[in-house]
Amino acid sequence: MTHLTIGHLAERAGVATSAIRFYESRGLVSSVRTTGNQRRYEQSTLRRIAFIRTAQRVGLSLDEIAEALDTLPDGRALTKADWRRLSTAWRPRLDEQIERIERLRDRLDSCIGCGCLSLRTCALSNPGDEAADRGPGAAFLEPHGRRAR
Amino acid sequence: MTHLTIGHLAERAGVATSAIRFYESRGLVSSVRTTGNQRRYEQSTLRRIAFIRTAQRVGLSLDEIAEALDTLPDGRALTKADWRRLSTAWRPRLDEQIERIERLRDRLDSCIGCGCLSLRTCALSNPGDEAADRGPGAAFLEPHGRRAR
DNA sequence: GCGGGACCTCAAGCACAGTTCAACTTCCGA
DNA sequence: TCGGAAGTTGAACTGTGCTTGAGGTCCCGC
Repeated sequence: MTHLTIGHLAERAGVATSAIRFYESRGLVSSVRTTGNQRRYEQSTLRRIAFIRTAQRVGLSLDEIAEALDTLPDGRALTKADWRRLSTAWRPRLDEQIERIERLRDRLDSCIGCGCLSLRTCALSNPGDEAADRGPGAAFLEPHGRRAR
Repeated sequence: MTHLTIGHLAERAGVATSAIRFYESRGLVSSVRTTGNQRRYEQSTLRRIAFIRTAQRVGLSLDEIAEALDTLPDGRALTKADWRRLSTAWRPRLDEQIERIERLRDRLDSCIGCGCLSLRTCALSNPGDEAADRGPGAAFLEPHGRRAR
């Protein structure tokens, strides 16, 4: 069985079938159809989905992931080299995320110490080093309603 | 001038007026009205907003923030002690966030080393220690369209 | 060959945190 | 007093990542 039904793929990849159809609508995965119009997936799709989920955990949006997948040599079959190349690119992103939260935590600590909250001077109230009026601050949200399966 | 217009408050707090009205609709801040039905805010609202924004950066949803604000002694005027108490409660949350991303990064490193992507064994593809089929993995997204002002 | 579980499509809905719009009113300085 | 900036409301829209539902079709084991 080189071809998987959407249900089997979903089960093995640990995502909902609706999510897979959604990914397909976004061009992140592809399938062939049976004569009865049902989707059939190659084994490699399992890798693609693993890639997608991991990339999401790194903080990439589906659009960015699609873009990354599009840069693949000739558009198919994720190889080890691809994985290595792309995951290397993620590394700084994670480092940055960690750094941001650490910065916030440290400020929180100093504010706990001073009990300040004086808006003009408190480092916490004033993101400062992140160009306050240009970018968003570090905001890390758990994904809403998402759940495996 | 003990009372601020919504525009001044917005400017000093570094948020959009629409956000303030939104917070008010959610019960996060309150105002009194002029005879002409315009909102007027107390200085302390500035602190409340600073609190809200910081809490968001820690990863709390507006609902959780509202809940925290509701636990205040008698419902008004954020004090230093309140701040200390609440920010102390955030600390573990930040530590946890950092730990999660670090774990992901480390896995990424080991996967870069092995170039694996063999779905059954790769630690990256298999969140494992986070009870894979129950909770969401660590996913940290930048807030969409948010922008100071 | 038949029954029910798995699959199909398309549209709508959800959650979050706001922003934008239209149509209108109020406020304040010159 | 007048005019434009700033304020008001409610409804609709944004973006992300899916899920849910309705109404119908397919596939496979017994």
